[in-house]
Amino acid sequence: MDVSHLLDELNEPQREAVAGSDGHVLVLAGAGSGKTRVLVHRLAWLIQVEHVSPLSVLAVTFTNKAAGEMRERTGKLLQVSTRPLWIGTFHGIAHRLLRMHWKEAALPETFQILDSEDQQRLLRRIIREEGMDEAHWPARQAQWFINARKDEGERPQNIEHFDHPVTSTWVHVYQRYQDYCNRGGLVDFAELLLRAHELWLEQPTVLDHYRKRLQHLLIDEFQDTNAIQYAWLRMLAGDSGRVFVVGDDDQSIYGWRGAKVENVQHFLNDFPDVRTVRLEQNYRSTGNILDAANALIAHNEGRMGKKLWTADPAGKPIQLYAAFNEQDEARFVVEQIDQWLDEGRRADDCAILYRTTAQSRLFEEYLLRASIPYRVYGGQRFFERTEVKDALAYLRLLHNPNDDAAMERVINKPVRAIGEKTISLIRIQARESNLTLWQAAGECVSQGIFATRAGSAVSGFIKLIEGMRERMQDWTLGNQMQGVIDESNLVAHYEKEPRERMETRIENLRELATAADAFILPHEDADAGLTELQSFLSHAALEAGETQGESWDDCVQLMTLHSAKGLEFPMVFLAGMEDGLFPHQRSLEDSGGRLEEERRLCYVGMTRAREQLFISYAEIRRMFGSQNHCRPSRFIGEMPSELLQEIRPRMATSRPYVAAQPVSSAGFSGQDWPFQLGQVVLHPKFGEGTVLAFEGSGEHTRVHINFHDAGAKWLVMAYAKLQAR
DNA sequence: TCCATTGACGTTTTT
DNA sequence: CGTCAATGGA
Repeated sequence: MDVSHLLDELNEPQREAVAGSDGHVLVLAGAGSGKTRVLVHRLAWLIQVEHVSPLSVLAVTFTNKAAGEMRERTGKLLQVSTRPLWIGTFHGIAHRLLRMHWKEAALPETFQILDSEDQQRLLRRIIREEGMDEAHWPARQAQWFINARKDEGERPQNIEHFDHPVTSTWVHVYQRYQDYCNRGGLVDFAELLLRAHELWLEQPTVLDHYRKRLQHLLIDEFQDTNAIQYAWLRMLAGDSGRVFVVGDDDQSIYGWRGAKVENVQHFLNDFPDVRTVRLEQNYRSTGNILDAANALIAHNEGRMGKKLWTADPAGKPIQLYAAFNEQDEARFVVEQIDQWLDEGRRADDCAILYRTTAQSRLFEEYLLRASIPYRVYGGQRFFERTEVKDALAYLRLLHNPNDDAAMERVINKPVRAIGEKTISLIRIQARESNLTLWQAAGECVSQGIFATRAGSAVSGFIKLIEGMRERMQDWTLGNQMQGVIDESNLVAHYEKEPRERMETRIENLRELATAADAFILPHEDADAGLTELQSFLSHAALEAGETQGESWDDCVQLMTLHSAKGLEFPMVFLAGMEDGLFPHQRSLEDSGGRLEEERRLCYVGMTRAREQLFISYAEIRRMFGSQNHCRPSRFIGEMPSELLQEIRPRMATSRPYVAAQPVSSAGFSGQDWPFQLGQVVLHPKFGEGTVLAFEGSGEHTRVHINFHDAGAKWLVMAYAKLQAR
């Protein structure tokens, strides 16, 4: 068979990765070096050249998007159905295993996935029930503790706390939480992975089966794996599985959520004769951008070592803009985009990247004002919306009435006279008799614990759910969804909200019904023995839907640096490059390698750019209500200055206060101010400084001056003895 | 039960 | 400065 198409379009190291080994392979794939291509070609190589059965291949990614892309590209390359291939996210694959082996994993067949919101609500409830002070023991922190423990593969009983009061309290909460989950058949995201690992540990027959079957393991973004994912993988590989991992230690930016770059090193130690291949030729960015990125990342220690290069020209220098303040920064960025558009280029070629989500607001404002369409990544997703989750909770309850999270959510939604008091009676009953809320509610009714009115309300709710279940048993999924929406009368609950809000909620419910109606049971879920309903509910949890509409509308892309990973744009703005913001203050405070992760984040951001990279920082930024005088990010100083071209603001037009508010209202008109914005003045005590802004009028006029030594200060004009310089 | 006011707090996010 | 959640009065 002619296999030249698998290698022809690859460069030398890529070929080596794809075809060069019959053992384990570690591919250190730099940004833009054709990582996905290598993965896909390797997969095709295994099947077409080594004649490996598609059934023996497992390819794992982190996001659904990456999994989908891999499946699609593999299908195109192979020209055969990719159906038998196991390609999925860690969570998706773990979920599938648990569905197929729910008995061995000690789960009820109807188990449900708990998303992080459900998890937090449940924890809040437990913390309250335990009589703990929520201010001292926030649910968020419990969630963090439990997930971190699970990510490390730890159960309450194997956490050592040596009478450490804080830890032992959280361990207790972990235990209680796990009891609830087990009773109700609820599995959170971290639990999916942990259970899947325990399945290997406790069921040697199951493990053995998969070891024999899945001989070829391919893992994407290996630097992002956490401890439990690595352990799971290592067990599955055993002594005979061949493992092909692709990753980049320089792009490890998720250490804060448990990812372990060390796994790359562990892989080299734990698996024999690993062949390491470096992909360093970059097909994305200009030479200047790569040189600057290389120079920056060279400041990190303990790297595996990698230097990106390109056969393409050096391109334009990186543009550096020292904005006056954050408004000026936004103004500048939007102005540049406007020019780009004037040159006939596309808006979706431009991306504005920032460190914190809050930074998007100003850019949105200025883009709106300039009538440039934009799209912000990372908002709330479809299946995370309140109304969607409410309706799904009813559906879940039909499917599994012991789902406490669902029960809690809808028992009084819309209001049906089951108030806090009644619910707490049910909770007490549940707790005392180790029952789920549903069971406890039934108990309370039959024991006549409630007052008459509450009792009839609760039994009414039980009848509602049971009635729906009986009636809808044989309905299609779409009809069930619509039926649940109608009969639950959820709409009544939203009617009390503002009109516009209510309308979008109803619209979303309509969309949900349509989605259920259009849902087709995927092959892999059918193979795993899932019903249509189970599959639909799992999809809602595991792939909460696109962050927003598709990118078909030609929009400027706004996102955090984290969500930019894996993407590329002709024109990129790295905004807010100030010490304290990026690198973030919190990473400067503790020394646990956090700064290096920030640097990697900066490296990721820079290497998103294909043609043009802009870096901007504000000299003054309003944070938490107070003005901050900022230093440019230390990362800027770590880039070779000859690659940076500073853009000098044009003094006359770039002052935002002049532009934004022509101050005709005040006693001082623009011309009457004794000084100009941007002018350097001398203060008897603070020395030289630059005039930033004026405020107020007449004798109350205050002036904001950025003193070169003393920092920025507001002074009352009448008292400040200022001299022009 | 609802809305409004007050108060604390303030990275990064996928599954 | 803004947001979100918790609290308390009507």
